Amino acid sequence: MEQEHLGEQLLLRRQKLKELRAQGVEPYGLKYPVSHSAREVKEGFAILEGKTVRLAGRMLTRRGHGKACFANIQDGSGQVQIYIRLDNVGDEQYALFQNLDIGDIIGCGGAVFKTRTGEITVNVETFTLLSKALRPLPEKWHGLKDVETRYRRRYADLLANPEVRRVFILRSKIIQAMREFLTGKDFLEVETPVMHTVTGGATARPFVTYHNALDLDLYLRIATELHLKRLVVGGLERVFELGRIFRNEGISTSHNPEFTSVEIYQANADYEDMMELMEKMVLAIAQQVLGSNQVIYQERELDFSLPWPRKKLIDLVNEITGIDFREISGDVEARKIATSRGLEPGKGSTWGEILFRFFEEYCEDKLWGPVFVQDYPVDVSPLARRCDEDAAFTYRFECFMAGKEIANAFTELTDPLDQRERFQQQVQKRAGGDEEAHMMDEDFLNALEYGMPPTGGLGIGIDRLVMILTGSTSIRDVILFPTMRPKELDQELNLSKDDIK
RNA sequence: GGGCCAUUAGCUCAGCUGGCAGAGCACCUGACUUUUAAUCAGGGUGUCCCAGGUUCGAAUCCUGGAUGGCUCACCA
Repeated sequence: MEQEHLGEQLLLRRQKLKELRAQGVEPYGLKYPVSHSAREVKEGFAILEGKTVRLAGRMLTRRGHGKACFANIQDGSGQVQIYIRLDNVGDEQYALFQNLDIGDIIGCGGAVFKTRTGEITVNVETFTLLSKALRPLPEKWHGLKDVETRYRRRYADLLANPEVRRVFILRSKIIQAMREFLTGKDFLEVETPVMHTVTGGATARPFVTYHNALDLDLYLRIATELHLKRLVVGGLERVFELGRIFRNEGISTSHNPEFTSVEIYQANADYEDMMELMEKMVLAIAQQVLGSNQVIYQERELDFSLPWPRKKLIDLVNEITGIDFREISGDVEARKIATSRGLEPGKGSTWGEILFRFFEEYCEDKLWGPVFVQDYPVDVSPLARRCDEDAAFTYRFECFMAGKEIANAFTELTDPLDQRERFQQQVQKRAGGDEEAHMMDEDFLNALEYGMPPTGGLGIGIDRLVMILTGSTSIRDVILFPTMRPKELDQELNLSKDDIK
């Protein structure tokens, strides 16, 4: 019997629902003519005292006293107490109220007053059931703790845990502040395709999908870079795109298969301009959203005050590992050094790749930041312009906070011939089995051949930035519905017709 | 993918060396007209994640599996 899967409480609530309908009470009403939010009632008490207000929300607690009853109602703005008494509403309504369950959504109206313990309260004269809750709410004191349930049923998480709500409100404000900052500097927000015929702009494995009418494999984008640069070629000199990126890779506390990035391109700029843009933007966001230049992350302070330190990658590796790559010449010697440090370099590993590897292995997690690490080897930067002073390096930087890479940026490579060569190297790697290497993008090269102005580009991982600014240690805590393996439990939530009867 | 850990009532959690499945909140019955984690009296509502095995007897021990968390690998 399907009904056996429902606990006693779930059955009882279904029973109550049936009884309400039998009494002519509709348990799923239409909108209630709300006059004030819970917060407005509390903040406006001086003016509202004695006046009638109407509010709607979910009943979270109830304290019955026989012929009178207190309850707390929560709406989007917060909670407020209501008070209902038999001699105000009559037998029938009072019985109806007592039959409500915690979790039910009601609308109610009455005069605002203060109880003798000083709590601002609405003295209910009328109320309506707006939505009957068939499931009990998570526990009022401890909230919903089970991490798996929190991610799978974010609605219950949001209902029960105010701090979760706070994080997602902050996330929205951070993105809004970023958008305002950029549009305020004449950047144009654009939308480029999510489905690509050729992937590029990052080293990552893509998701593949299929279009029936075109009989075509399509890739979900792994970056927005190559399309945005096409737009710069087209004369849109300042563009940005905030949007979802998909990478078919592992899941961890800092990786979700779909995540949000912002990429920003500015003609007639270089990577130093991008550093300035980044530090100013993040500082502005912190000030606007947190009201502070600092944030405490993992019990340690991160200070966004300007300017942020800048370090050359090669110097950083020297500082931390004691190995000066300037004194290592050639791939063979580099591989020897790597082997001696237990890094097991691949057969064809180059000097630049190994330098980068040393950085990743020994330096990244020590960068508390915020800090800009600049001038990456050309071998690992196929879309960045070479440095004039040394063609083995590029004008590229990454920004680190709390040991995590938050942003990646460069003076863009605008030379179509150099770009073609770099693609060709990537294609070779791909042929050698590297599924993350770039594909040849002829149309992008075609665009570059029309001539692209000197351009600075910057990409920021929004989720990670939000983690830092909200003090979250897992990316799942800043993504409303993180990717989860489906569970048969989902079927448990699908009630058969038998249950509803 | 590897390692470690977790999974018991709607929720938060106990449950020892194997011996009748427990508490708080929620829920049900009753009392109570200014309480606020309301209070008081009574009631346990369960596929102990799943499947095997050991045993007279398994929530507990063993094997396999599922899901999740952390971590390593990979990445951003």
